Amino acid sequence: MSLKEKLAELNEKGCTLTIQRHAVLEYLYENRTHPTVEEIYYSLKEKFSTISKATVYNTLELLNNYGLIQEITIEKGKLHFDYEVKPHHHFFCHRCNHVYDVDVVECPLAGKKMIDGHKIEELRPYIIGTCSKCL
Amino acid sequence: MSLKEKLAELNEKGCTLTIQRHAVLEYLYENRTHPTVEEIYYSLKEKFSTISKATVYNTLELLNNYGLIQEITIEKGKLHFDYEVKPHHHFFCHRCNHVYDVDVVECPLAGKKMIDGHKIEELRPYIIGTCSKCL
DNA sequence: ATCTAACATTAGAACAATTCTAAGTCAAGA
DNA sequence: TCTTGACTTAGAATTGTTCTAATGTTAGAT
Repeated sequence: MSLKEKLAELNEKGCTLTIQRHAVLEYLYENRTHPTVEEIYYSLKEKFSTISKATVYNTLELLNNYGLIQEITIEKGKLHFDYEVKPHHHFFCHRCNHVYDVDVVECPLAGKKMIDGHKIEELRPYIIGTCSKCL
Repeated sequence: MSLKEKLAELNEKGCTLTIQRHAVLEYLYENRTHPTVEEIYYSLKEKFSTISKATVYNTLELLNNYGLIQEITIEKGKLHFDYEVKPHHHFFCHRCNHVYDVDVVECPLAGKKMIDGHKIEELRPYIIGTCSKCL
């Protein structure tokens, strides 16, 4: 889904399109490295010197609630974010702390709405190990 | 794997079996609710009033490194732990913040050692949604 | 049985990530 | 232009985790 489409969707849903929200979404669009909040914040600060951490957190939560971005809880105590929301596996290297996308793995849960009576809203298939660079 | 077997394995591998380590592992054995560090710490404090948070953290890390327990990073900013190490899915309810075990789902990654050139060491298949109680 | 060196535990300080707060800014409609 | 509500800001507060230095414990050597 293109940046324009996501921005349009935000707008249609009655959400104010501030310069900060635009900047956060655009940053994720251009940086598919699963950045942390810190990385996003310090990068945006170079362009918008007065942007606040609270705004970055608020915006990421807002975009996540609208389903336009994805929150990654693979690294303990630290959030990463992904522009791509289509379900896909993430690989975390515990040596270099990098998050990788993994080539499509067919998941038996794909498309399922319920499991054990619980309502499925999101799949987060994580893999932990040592990445090719670190091996 | 029984508590006795895990304790024996720890011992065989040359790890000192202190009363605190015994207590942490036993607590996880008896509480299969995927407790957080806080829950473990405050429960153990009732029996061992001087146990320290650092010891709980150290012990959980040690047990996790020996592969005797499993760390769960499903809830943002908070660790949960599981006595059961056989790979299985975890469901997190974002309403009540409870972690559930999910009935066995066959995973195409099961048994795989490598993916995209990365070495797989652990699978963490997480599902987010609303649990049956909260629905 | 005692000594000793290595390891483990403790309490609390330090640190890191996130959330909260209160004041200020901005934009759209009356 | 004024008002209202929503958004942003800076920094304080909170929460979860790790570090530190002192103390306690253990296992092996004597």
